[in-house]
Amino acid sequence: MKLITRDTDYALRALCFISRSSAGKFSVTKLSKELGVPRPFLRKILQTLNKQKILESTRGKAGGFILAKDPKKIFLTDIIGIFQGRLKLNECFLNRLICPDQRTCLLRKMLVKIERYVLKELGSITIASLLK
Amino acid sequence: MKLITRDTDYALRALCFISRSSAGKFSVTKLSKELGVPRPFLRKILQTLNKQKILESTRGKAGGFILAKDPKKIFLTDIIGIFQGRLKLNECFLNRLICPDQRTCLLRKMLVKIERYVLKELGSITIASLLK
DNA sequence: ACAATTGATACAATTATAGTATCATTTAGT
DNA sequence: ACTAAATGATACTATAATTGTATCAATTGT
Ligand code: FES
Ligand code: FES
Repeated sequence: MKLITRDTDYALRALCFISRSSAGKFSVTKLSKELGVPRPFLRKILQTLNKQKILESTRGKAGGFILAKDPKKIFLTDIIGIFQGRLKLNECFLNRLICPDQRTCLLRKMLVKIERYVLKELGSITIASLLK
Repeated sequence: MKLITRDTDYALRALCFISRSSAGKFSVTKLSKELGVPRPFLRKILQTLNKQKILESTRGKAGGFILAKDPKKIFLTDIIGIFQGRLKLNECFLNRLICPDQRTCLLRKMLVKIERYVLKELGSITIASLLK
């Protein structure tokens, strides 16, 4: 079970890298070299982050990406949400044959509980906090 | 993110069904009809449960599967482990570029913490407890 | 004008999940 | 002994998700 997929991972790497540097603006070419991430894939990822207003892009020669937000305000749950959809452990996976009453279902309650816990924990981590 | 995959799900359905019934022994054909699970797939699943000593099989005509253990002693984590491998949220997913010291890594600590929590919660659910 | 960049989007490869098929072996019933 | 109904073992196929690649258009500094 992957809590964090490759694209989320790469996105985090890029955000951390950009946050740490004072330079501010980076092209995909530069970032892909620095991070060891395939260029076209990273490009797609950064474009997504741009659309989601985590990054801001400038086009044309000498263009590139800069942070659009304070790293203290970029949460791990945001990035996971963007690339993996809202974290959801499971739909009701056993059907009514097994689980005749969803309101009292123990398993359901437990999954909801776990989900809340995970979201709370991940929601406390930001890009800033990853930089130590 | 799926905490529980289809085969785990089907396995749970089957185990619950068998546990609930006093009859004890069921053939794949019977179970697949009762549970609405594709027969060959269910068969593979039950064979696996047999190998893992969760079920016990008898071959030949009038053969089938019975529980090999008290439903109070079959834990959700066991079944997940069998079909999905030991629950593991993530390897160290950011490389050393980003995370220079694993011993102090905040994210790592948090993932380990979440993993422990999930295991603890799931480890408290048994087939018996799913039957209410 | 040109080169270096991103925007948008379609395409391809790889991997994981879900499911099927088949032949061999066992066993109850006749 | 024969047959039918079951599992054991295992190889195969299909589908979906993930992980990438490629390409053409638009923008911008020089
Ligand atoms: S398993 Fe879905 S509500 Fe109980
Ligand atoms: S991200 Fe791997 S140890 Fe910190």
